[in-house]
Amino acid sequence: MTEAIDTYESAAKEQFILYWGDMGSQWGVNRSVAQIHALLFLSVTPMNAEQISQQLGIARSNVSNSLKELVSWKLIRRVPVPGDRREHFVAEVDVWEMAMRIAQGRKEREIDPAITAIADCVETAEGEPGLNPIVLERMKAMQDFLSTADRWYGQMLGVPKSKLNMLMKMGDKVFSVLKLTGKKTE
Amino acid sequence: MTEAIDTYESAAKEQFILYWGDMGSQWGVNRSVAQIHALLFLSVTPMNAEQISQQLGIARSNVSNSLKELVSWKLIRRVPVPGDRREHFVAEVDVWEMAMRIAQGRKEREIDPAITAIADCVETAEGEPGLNPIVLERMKAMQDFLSTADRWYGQMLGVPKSKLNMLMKMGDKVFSVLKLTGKKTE
DNA sequence: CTCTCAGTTCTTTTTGTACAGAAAAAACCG
DNA sequence: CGGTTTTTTCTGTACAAAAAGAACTGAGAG
Repeated sequence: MTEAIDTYESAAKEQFILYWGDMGSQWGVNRSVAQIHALLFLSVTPMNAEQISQQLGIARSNVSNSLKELVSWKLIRRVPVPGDRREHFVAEVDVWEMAMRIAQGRKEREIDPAITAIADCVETAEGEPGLNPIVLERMKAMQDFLSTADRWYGQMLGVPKSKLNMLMKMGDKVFSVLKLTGKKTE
Repeated sequence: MTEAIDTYESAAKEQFILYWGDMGSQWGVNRSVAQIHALLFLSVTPMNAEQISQQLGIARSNVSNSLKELVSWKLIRRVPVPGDRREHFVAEVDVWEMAMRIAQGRKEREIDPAITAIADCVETAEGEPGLNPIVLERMKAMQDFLSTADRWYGQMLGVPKSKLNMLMKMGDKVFSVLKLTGKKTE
């Protein structure tokens, strides 16, 4: 294994990358991918695979795969560097844009398939005469919830970034205007 | 291994449990936990650990641990069954309530720690005179985003279930009232 | 008081994923 | 067209998480 070259310009940067990597694995993203993303997010100039591999001490092959994944999420993109035939990458640096892209990706890869799956189950259940009606009812409640949440989610993704930002910043205001506040759930 | 006893009353139920378990592992919940949850969610009567173990064909010990986890998320709860000293469990069956509990759990276990971690990094970065100001700027943008999102999330959790339901069902309306619609992000 | 049964904890086995390194393929250069 | 550099794909291994089974604990019931 190529040991990580300890030439981070900054301890803070290193700390950030480490935390971010860890964070990632906590919530389902693999560490290499998350670390590379963090590195590029904090990098002022485009980086190539070799540099990334060196700095993070992870195998070249690994970097290659991780970059592909990040590109597919649109969290980074290739940028040509004049006079250098290697591919260089930069991260999307706007955090709101980043969040949108992640949300979009998760919707496509996780939520939408789940909705299809449930629909399938409901269909099967409806074709079963002997089935306890409560079971079908619960499945449908779940289905209804998922599709409602999904539509909402989709709509949020359609809101322009700037407005979303504003909306969330003024959170409290919005909630009270809509008279939505209330203690506890009931 | 104790083979799963194929005495599901229903194929639809089995399908649901299988999908749900799979779904779970996709998004970071382990399969046993997710399956047990699905089983209880569809179960009309309380079940004890032994029954669950039998029906799902997973080890008794496993069931015990999984149940503990589900209880800690408040997705299921113990219910005493008269004349039976074994512990029985039922799931929260209200899907909105369920979603809130999950959201609450994830906030506590995943988002809040991340915020602390970033704050840490920013602090380190601020103590570094030589650091490129852009790096610090990006870290702060991320921090700001996370705390804004966190506050918003917390507020959503405070909205009474019934109103949340309504709000999301009327999604389109709400968005147009707030004049938030717009093509693409910009 | 002891025996049994439910529940938990501990240990071992299994499975799955992450990762490095090697090999292959593709892109570029003279 | 060869040779070279960059990237991707493939393969074996190490490590970590999940699950099974055994051992243990404690609470009634007789």
